[in-house]
Amino acid sequence: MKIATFNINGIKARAHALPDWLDEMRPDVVLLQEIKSPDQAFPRDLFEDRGYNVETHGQKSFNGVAILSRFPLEDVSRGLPGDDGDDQARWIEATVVGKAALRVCALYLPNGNPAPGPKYDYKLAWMERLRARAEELLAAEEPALMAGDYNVIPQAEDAARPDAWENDALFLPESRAAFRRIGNLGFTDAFRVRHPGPGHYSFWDYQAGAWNRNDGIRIDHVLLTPQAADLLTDSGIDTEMRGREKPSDHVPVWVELDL
DNA sequence: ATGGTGGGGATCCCA
Repeated sequence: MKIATFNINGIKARAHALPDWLDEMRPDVVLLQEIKSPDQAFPRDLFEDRGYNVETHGQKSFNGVAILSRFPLEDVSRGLPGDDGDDQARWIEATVVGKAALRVCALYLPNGNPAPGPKYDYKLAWMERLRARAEELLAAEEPALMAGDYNVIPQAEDAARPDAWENDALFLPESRAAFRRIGNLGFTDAFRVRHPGPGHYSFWDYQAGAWNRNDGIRIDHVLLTPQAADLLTDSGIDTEMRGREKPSDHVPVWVELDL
């Protein structure tokens, strides 16, 4: 089973690039971020016509996450627990019913800039809520994954120019520590475990020719529970997507699980 | 030090 995460930066702007990629790569499950659309405006037909079940947790203009799946989806849950006052659409999870059940969580972690400030406080508070949900997933001792735009550069080798990110919310020590705190609970970074070393990125800014200079960062991650990590057979990044017509500033990151 | 680009939707916010 191939599962991909993709921050598309607006469903309307990606109404061609995303279906084209689906037709080529044929992922079984796709976790989308930044759909930037209310649920009722999301073009479900584009995906249902291709055999995908569609579950969205949208929002007008900003944020918004969704799950596409060739397998049935059960027990869909919207919103990251822990703050009833949080109205930003950044989390959706569901159980994919294939040969065996797989719990998948799609997340769009807050950017947090400028730091320090209220946006950075929100990011760190959101990561603490994420840690709490992650502990519950581990306690279930079942195949599960949390994938999406984490807006965290885990290590210096995950940036072409780490110095440029020194004071950025994506690379501040507190952000990286919060990310490690979650990973150290027992998750596997599905890309990193199979592709060590520098030079692997998932985001290139639209500005200043970042793509042409390969000035990227790796901020889109797939974290696997131990039971999911046991099933991992491959992982990758569809880097070439960034060079296509009207690209997102992110590219898909995918895993293959023996499911 | 600044501004560089892009999406969404409204003449500015977010990344």
